Amino acid sequence: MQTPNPEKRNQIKAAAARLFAEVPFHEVTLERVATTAKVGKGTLYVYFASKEQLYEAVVAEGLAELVGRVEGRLQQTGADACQGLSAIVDELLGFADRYPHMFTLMRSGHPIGNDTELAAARSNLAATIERVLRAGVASGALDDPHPELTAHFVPAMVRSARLYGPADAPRAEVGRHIVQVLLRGLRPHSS
Amino acid sequence: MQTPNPEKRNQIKAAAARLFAEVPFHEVTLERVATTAKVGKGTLYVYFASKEQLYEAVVAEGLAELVGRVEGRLQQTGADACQGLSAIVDELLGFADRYPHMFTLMRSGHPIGNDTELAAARSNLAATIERVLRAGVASGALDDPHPELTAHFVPAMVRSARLYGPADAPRAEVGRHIVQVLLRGLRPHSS
Amino acid sequence: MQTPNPEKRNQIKAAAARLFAEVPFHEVTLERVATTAKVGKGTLYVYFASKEQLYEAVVAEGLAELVGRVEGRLQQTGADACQGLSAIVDELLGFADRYPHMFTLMRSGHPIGNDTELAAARSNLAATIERVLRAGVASGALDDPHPELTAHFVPAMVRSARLYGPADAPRAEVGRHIVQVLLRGLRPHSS
Amino acid sequence: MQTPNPEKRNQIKAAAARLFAEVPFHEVTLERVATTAKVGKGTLYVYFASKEQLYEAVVAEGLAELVGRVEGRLQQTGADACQGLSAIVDELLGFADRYPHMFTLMRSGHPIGNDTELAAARSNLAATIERVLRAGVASGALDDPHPELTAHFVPAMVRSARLYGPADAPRAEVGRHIVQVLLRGLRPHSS
DNA sequence: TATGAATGAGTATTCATTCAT
DNA sequence: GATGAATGAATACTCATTCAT
Repeated sequence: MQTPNPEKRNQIKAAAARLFAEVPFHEVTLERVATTAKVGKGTLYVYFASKEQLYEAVVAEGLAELVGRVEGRLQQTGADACQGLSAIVDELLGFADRYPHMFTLMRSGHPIGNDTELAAARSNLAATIERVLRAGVASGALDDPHPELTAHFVPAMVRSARLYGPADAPRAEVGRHIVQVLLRGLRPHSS
Repeated sequence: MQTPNPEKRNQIKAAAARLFAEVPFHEVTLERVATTAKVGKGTLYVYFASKEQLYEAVVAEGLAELVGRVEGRLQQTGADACQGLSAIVDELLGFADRYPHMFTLMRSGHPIGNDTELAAARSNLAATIERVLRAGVASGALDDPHPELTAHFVPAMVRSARLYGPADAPRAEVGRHIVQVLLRGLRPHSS
Repeated sequence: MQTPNPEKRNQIKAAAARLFAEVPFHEVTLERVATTAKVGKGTLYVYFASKEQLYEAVVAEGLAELVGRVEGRLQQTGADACQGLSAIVDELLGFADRYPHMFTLMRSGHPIGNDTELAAARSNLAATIERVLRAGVASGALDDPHPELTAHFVPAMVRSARLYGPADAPRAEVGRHIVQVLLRGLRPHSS
Repeated sequence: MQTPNPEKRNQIKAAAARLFAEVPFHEVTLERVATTAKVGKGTLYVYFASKEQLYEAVVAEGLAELVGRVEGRLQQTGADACQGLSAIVDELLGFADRYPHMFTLMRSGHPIGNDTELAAARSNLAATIERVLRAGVASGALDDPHPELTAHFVPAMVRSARLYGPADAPRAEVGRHIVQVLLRGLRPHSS
């Protein structure tokens, strides 16, 4: 008797991530996913209920990992808003480097499936960033009348820089630029 | 494309824009587009060579219109960087209001088709914004070490605010916030 | 502009009838149906919503035709129960000869689809036969305490004779036998 | 087939019988059979070589049991045709009551598999009935020019009564009716 | 023997595209 | 030009069967 193999699930997820990032959803065939993952076509359905759910799992679990890492970093950096934002941007850029597909996926068009998981993951990320911003406002380090908006700017800036910006821009430089614009943009007037 | 009935072409484009924005590309059937546009399925092929090209036309022509309007506004506002950026953000928000689908479409996933037209349109927008930024730097009004990056931030911020931000945020407030973060973020140190 | 072609619908029904009769439902591929009917696979779906509905249409419309013919015959033969039953059996046998598949189909196993149409068609046949029997009872020509049961015997006898009986039994002989058993079996005691 | 655990074989047969009777062959999944029988999917193949053979075993063994019981009854009742037929009908009805699925299965559509076993079982039943009829003819108790046809009528009448007749018809009444129609239908003219 | 994870052949169905009218 | 009936390539998904444990 064999036992469900979590490794195989990851094989599949990894293959799917790559393919979903390369071509649009409807051009990714499950045949191709299976071949790439080196499993049988039927095996896909042992681990994922449908193509939609496979897609969702890939994106949502990727985002969840990102959120986890960001929160880990924030615990290290402590309460400082400036350091917090830097850490967040750094993590976002690192994530983009480690999973070059992920941002392509996340720019991905429309909700695929009911998208609940994905929307939740996105919310988590925004909420985490917003918390840092609000802490900064509370401590007087930041002046942000709309942290709930600004929270969305951070990943958007990273994403646009990586997707559309010059491909050869060094990561550190990009990060510094984003952090600078944000921090100056939110600096209290009196400071 | 010089076609007999430009009216009909627009009917189709409008219907397609709505549908492409509502559901992902592969869930939009041409049957549905035809029905929505109140034309026969075959008529679509009189005006567009394929589903891909219809999609591209919708997005690229939408973006082209946006760029045109932005440039028009910039000619009115003259050279001032602050006013220029405000005008750009204002146009982007106005565009998002007039064509609620458009930003959904532009967040749209992967390149559909060879995407040449769309990439070009996106480049045009970025180039226009970059020009304003560089003018600001030149005039000493802005301090921006990477206008080629910042240029992408502007639509990204607008987009993220509208797509993921609170739906009830008043447009003027959103615009003010974006402009404020950008202008302060790019304010020369000496000021 | 072409117009839906009722002839094509019949081509498909005829092909399907033959194939459904030859092999069990799940072994009939629509590919095969299309080839046999000399239409494209997609055309099947222009005229029938699904494989199930195609099957239902074949059987139910076949049965409906049978019922129509039986009722036609009954109008000719008038009220006499003996002649009526003979006519019914004759029609059933004729139907079996003309559509050799039909009885195979009707013996067909389980309800396919929701089967409403088929059940209705079967009811119609039974009701028609029952009416003849009741008329015979009323006129004193028959003694049948359970015409609602006997009505089902008639097609059952024909079917079993044709499906399982000797293949070389001449139709007239089979018909005579069935009618004889039935008429004697229902003859009033006093006669 | 000499198998280690005949108990389990019966569990499976019983589960299969129920499911095959409930839905058409192609809608019965072996997964479902296994679950219903409370055995593993692989276990099915320990006892049956294929889905087809499982089906055949269910139906053919059911029919074989029926034939066995009928013959047992006939040995008790002795040579009298009237009593013999009554016993046969009674057994058929009893069988229908004990295995409500069985008649549904036997009405079952097309031959599944090569059907040899099933055809043989059906032949056995018909042969047994025919023997009784011929004995009746020989003894002068019956006048039947075609016992080989009539033999098929008996199960057909029972089946049609149970499958399509009023569900609330009491079994004894149904039996009496069938026997009456048959016996009168086959009564020698001179009687 | 018993199991259920793994498999891939097989198929219904969809839908962009064509073309006769 | 306008149409929608006809088409068949393309694909997600199912499920009988196998086999490692």
